[in-house]
Amino acid sequence: MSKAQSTNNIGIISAKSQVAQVRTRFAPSPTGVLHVGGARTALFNYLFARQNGGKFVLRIEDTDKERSKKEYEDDILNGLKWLGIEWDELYRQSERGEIYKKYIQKLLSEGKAYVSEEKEGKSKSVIRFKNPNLKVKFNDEIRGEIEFDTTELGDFVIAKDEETPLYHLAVVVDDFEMGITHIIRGEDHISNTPRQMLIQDAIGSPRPVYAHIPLILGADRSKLSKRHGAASVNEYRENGYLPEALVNFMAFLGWNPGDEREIFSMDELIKEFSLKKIQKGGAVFNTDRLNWLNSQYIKNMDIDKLTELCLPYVSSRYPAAGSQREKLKKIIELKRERMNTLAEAGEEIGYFFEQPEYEKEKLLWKNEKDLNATKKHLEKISELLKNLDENNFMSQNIKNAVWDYAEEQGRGNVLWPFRVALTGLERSPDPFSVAEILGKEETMARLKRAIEKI
RNA sequence: GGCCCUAUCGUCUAACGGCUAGGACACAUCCCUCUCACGGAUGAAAUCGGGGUUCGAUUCCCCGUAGGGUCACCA
Repeated sequence: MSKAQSTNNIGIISAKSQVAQVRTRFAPSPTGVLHVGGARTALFNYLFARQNGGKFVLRIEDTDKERSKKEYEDDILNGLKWLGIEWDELYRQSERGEIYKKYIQKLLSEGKAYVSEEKEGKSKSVIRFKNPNLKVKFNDEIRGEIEFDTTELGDFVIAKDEETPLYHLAVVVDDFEMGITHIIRGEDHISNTPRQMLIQDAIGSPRPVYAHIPLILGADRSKLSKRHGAASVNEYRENGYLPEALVNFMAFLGWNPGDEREIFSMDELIKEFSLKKIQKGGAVFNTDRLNWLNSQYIKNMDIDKLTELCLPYVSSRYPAAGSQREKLKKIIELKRERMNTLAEAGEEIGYFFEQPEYEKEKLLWKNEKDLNATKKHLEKISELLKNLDENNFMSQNIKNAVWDYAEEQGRGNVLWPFRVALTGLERSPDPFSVAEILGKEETMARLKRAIEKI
């Protein structure tokens, strides 16, 4: 390097930037929605590019006109954006016909490919690659040396005609043209690699670095797919998962920092990610763990932001919530520690918006048999709260007002019916917080109603 | 079936060839507690089998076994 430096400055700068610039790519075909498998591949490519100050290229592989759909492309783009995986460049293979044509003609004229008349299949003629029948070897960043005998591949088809390249050709041409330096992709592509290396040699492309990452598996340990349920990124989004949690979760499928930390932001991942630490074996997608991670992010999120995110899930059931932001915020604050997903914000909160229905027996605490005793407690609570000013009707004050009496009578005997009178539920947040949110008027009304019930 | 890849608690995983194989999720018990949840503590739970190499293998090598991937005019 020092020798080159002394000779030609300009030459070095360009040569150096060409060599040093890391370029990765995610190349989905828009024949289906974005799944966590693809998203995780995109994530690893993104992390690696960012970590090395390189570029992350998104390439839509839509050469199959029959199966490619705009709506799928939109789903993929939206999903990546939502996850915070930003691409630096975007290409569509459908817009690059001229480039492929040039290469196909070159291969044809150099005798490295030929037009083949077909007896079987859809077209009468296709373009086949003249297989030199070599043993090829490559050094996978994750798996080490992998060797193939390409003889068994035969003269595989690389294009239908001069205008329509097929997958292997398009990939190799694009990776070459786009200056891709590192190909990080699913393990299911290992067996595609030898074909692609053969084509690389034929068009004079250098070898990129390969890193084949382990697959994400369903509970049955087969490649994750639609039949394993909600594997679609946008479905997770709709079900109330946070992009930060999903990113954190996906990163840890096959990778880990080597110590015992679990929570990682995108920036931290960029800093710590390493191809060398990627696992070789497939990883089962574990929804329990995703839920736990999601709940961690929900617990630590800014309450205003969380409230906004929960709003759609709440207002779809309780339209009034939209116009009661302060109340909703308090509800969410109570609710957040028992939520795994944003969608759960809308569950079991009906009593905040409408009077709960319940059987009077539900007011009885544990072994208490005497409804009259319970009635007496409720009456006493009413009396104690009556004096509390409306403006001071806050959780702590309510607790202070009732606490001594509850201690004296047995907390459960007093607090259980208090809570049920307000919520109608056996399981809910504490009665003081609920009373505050309900307000004095509604709290008193519900106590009265419970007393009258008995 | 051919070729290729892989193998540590149920799951995600840690462990320069050297400690009682560590952590997390889930599970169980206990504490906190009016209930639920949160939080805290504790517990049960793993190196696929067989050979080598070595003073010593989870770790390196070989053979099995099991699982997975891939074998298109899809990507």
